[in-house]
Amino acid sequence: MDGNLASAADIPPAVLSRLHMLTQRADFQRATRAPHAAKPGFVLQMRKRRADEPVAPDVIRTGFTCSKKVGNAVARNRAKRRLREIARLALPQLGLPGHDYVLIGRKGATADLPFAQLQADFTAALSVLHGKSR
RNA sequence: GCGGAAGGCUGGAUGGUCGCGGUACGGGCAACUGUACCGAGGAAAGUCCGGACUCCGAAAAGAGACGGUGCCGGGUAACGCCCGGGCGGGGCAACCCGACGGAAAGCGCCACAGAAAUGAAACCACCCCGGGCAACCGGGGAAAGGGUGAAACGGUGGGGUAAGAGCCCACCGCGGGGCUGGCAACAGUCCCGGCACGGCAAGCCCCACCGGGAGCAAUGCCAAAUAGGGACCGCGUGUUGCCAGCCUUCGGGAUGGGGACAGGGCUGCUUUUGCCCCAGCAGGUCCGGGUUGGCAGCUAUAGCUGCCGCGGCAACGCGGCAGUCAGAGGAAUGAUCAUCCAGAGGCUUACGCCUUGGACAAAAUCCGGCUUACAGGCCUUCCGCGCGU
RNA sequence: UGGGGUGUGGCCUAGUGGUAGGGCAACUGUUUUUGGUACAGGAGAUCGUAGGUUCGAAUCCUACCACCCCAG
Repeated sequence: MDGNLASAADIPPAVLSRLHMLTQRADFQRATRAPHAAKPGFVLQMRKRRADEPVAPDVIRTGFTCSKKVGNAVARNRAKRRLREIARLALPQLGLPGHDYVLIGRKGATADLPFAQLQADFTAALSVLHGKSR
């Protein structure tokens, strides 16, 4: 392959700006009880926000977390950045508005697997969760 | 060429595509957006020391307690760091290592074994005298030999003696004193003493020096929001002079001012000095509740980097010139592709081809050190051995 | 950022300079028709790692590793 990332170039800025970052611990803990899909490189959790939460309903929010089990600071940072990259490339097109997505890094795999496989797994995980929620 | 020692540098390169944080200059009412530039390390790590800075009622001084450091001299803002020297140990050498003050200030400990573990003494064996046929017994001498132990009351050699012993002598060791060299640690040398002084201070301790506590989530400001709450502490107004005017029945009385004593408060271990209060009705501590926003601190100076000159053996200091070098804040510095450069493996006589694949580890207020981790590569100096000239 | 603690057979724990001990578990044997119980027996330890002090270190000192806890 030629490493074609043209799909990312097609993202309209308005859609990109709807991606928000999760920071609060409570948001992560709510996502823990939500449906999840495990892949070799990561675990994806998806949660539909309730209507009474003070967040705009068309916003997609994402969070990234890597525990100490993933490795030292370098390994954790690398894993989070790769997760952020696959989410940035795919989620504005494939994600559902009004949902929170949390990506969890896994030991060894997240930082070492080929990037194309991570992207494919992410797309597959999204379709599984979306099918479940319907 | 082989083996080794010391020191230093580096820590993949280039280019596309898509992103992130900051600054500057623009555009836009604003959300935002355009361009340019900058954007992890030698250890950013561990958080083991030392500081800067801020607060703690002023963070002031002395003594003690506690903690730390520990050959000498120098460097430094400071240090437990660095440099040089001394001494001891290791190595053929280059060189490396060392918690390296005091054990005649005192206390304590030295298991087992051994007669005995520092006060002195004597198990076996030795020598002399007496007794006994003898085995041996009694008295005395001596501490050289054996044995035990990690360590045994100076060592070796000679003289000496009944046997022996620093009893005497030489050398070595030890202690004391003098002289010489050195700022000093210490070294050299001479004289004296016949030996008295075992080890452990990373056991207590003694000596010298150093140290107030907390930490950028320090601290200051702004905004918002909630409450206008609960509990506790502090209610002590004393004594004595001086001054001023006032009242007076001439005894004195009250008021005001300013002192002293008593009392109270203040050093995040105690205490002394010290400081504050002394009449102001306000204040302090804790709990509960709310906010989990913004700005400053915040990155430039004990600066740092490069080059040059001077002083110094060196650490380092002084001076000049040039440059300026991340500032995030639930936390940016990334992802991916191609080519190349090292490296590893396979195939090949070889050229080469294919596959694989980048060490450790990421700023969190800043700086100086220490310690620990680290694939590979490069440079300089030195030592030993071998060969050639 | 600062402070505190722990590490000993598979598990829990004692030991504070002088031979590493106890309980549970596991193993072997006896008892029992068999299992369990009971009894008896033996084995099993780099004392977290590496250096040092000492004649001698689980113990004292230094550095490191892992885990846990606390405060703002």
